[in-house]
Amino acid sequence: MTLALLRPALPSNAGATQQFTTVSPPMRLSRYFLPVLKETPADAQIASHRLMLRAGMMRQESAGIYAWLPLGHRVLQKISQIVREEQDRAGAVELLMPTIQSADLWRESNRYDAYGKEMLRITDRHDREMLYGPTNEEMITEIFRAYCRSYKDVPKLLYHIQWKFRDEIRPRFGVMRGREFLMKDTYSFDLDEAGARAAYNKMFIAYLNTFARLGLKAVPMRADTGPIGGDLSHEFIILAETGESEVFCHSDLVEMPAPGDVDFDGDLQHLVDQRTALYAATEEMHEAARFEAEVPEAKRLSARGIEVGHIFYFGTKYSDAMKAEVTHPDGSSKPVHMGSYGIGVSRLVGGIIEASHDENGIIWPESVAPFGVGIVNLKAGDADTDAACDKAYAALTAAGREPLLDDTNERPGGKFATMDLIGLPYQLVIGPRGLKEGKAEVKVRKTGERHELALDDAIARLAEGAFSHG
RNA sequence: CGGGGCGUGGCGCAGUCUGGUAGCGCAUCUGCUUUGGGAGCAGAGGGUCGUUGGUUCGAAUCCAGCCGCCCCGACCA
Repeated sequence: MTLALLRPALPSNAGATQQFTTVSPPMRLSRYFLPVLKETPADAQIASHRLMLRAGMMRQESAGIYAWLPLGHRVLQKISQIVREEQDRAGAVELLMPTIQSADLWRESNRYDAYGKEMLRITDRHDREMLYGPTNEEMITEIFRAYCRSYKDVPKLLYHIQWKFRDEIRPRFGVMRGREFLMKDTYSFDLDEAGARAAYNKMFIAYLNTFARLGLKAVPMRADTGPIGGDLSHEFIILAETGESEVFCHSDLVEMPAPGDVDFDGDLQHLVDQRTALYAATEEMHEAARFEAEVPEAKRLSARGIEVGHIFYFGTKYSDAMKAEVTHPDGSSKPVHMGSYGIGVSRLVGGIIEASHDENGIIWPESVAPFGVGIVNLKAGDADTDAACDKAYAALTAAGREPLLDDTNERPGGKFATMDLIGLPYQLVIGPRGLKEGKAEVKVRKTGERHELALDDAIARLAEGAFSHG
């Protein structure tokens, strides 16, 4: 059976290049659900929160809990997909664990009582103690130990993208610090610390590539390893004025390019070393004396940052407590060495906006933009203008540019303002005035530059991404 | 959880001090005129003033409890 048979028939304008999964169909605004707000909501304090509300991306349903409206949902899907692709590329294998877990599982690791009020505890109809998972180390360890017994069963690198809940004392900043949040979590299982280090390095590199694809400059910073010790814990921080904590680093790290296409089965140590040789630390780990000694004054960067990823080797903490052991070649049985590697997917939506917006609205990096091109019909109902817009819509859809066509009756000013607000990378503006000479305008959201071109030329150049510049 | 603040049409707010039966802007609907950067005029609809109780002839307004939300702090991806 081919999967294609299971797929509903696509509308004819969906194009012949349709791939297996369509995460993001094109859209006509008249059919969409985009409740934009002209006025700024009073509760929102930071730019990303304000803009997400104004752009109709999400709606608060409770403190720190949000409904993802269509536009926000598309961005969330795009980010998830990029994260997924980079995990797959690094050799991690996707699965999906439930949100609700049993308290007994957490008693095994002694974390049920240790976790405190951040854990949302639930009782089911049989009075069984359950919880909404704040993380999944226990569960993945339980899964691993159920099936894996031999040194031949490792290494394993498993991940899932799932919602979590932490009952934060004070949720704030919209999705940046919600109680419910979407996380990608990878867990590694290895025979020994050397194996775990190899897994760690894979994730280290995969994270650099992931954040680069998301249009972010993320800097790995040495993080506290707690009782485990060692050097195997890094936070990945993006720089933004509204960052939650202060960070200090060598400024060369910010512009260092991502490793890109590497052999994940090869030795990645040198690539990691390149990135960890220069000074980089969050407030908690900062040593002013070392910073001044190691970094020339002109290169000292102190800024505010947002943590978007965290990788961590924790040895046998859970495998010990939960008896996740494998038999080694010498016949002995030992707990596996584990690590966990998180990316805050929903937080990234806010993080990207913090890093990329202006006074008019969001400026999406192309890779995560909810739509690739916004087509603005300046006079809906005018036969020629409608026809030109339909043509552009069909062509850009076929080219995989995922256009959003504003075919509403709103006035031009309002349409421009909405397009700027929702931050699509390119706007194709089509109206009767330009059309008289066969022309349309392309506006690049990021730079504000406008190009007046022949309509066909504009469509062709947008279709091939000719206006892109990083 | 400690400190502070706010709950009044969908959104943003005034009215509360000094009690007398609810108002403004935006949005929505209708009509006309407009139409290349958030239009104009005319008209219309929409609110048990978070909730419960108390004081009073009378409560959005005064008092008490509760609920929700926001900000600062401690906490955190």
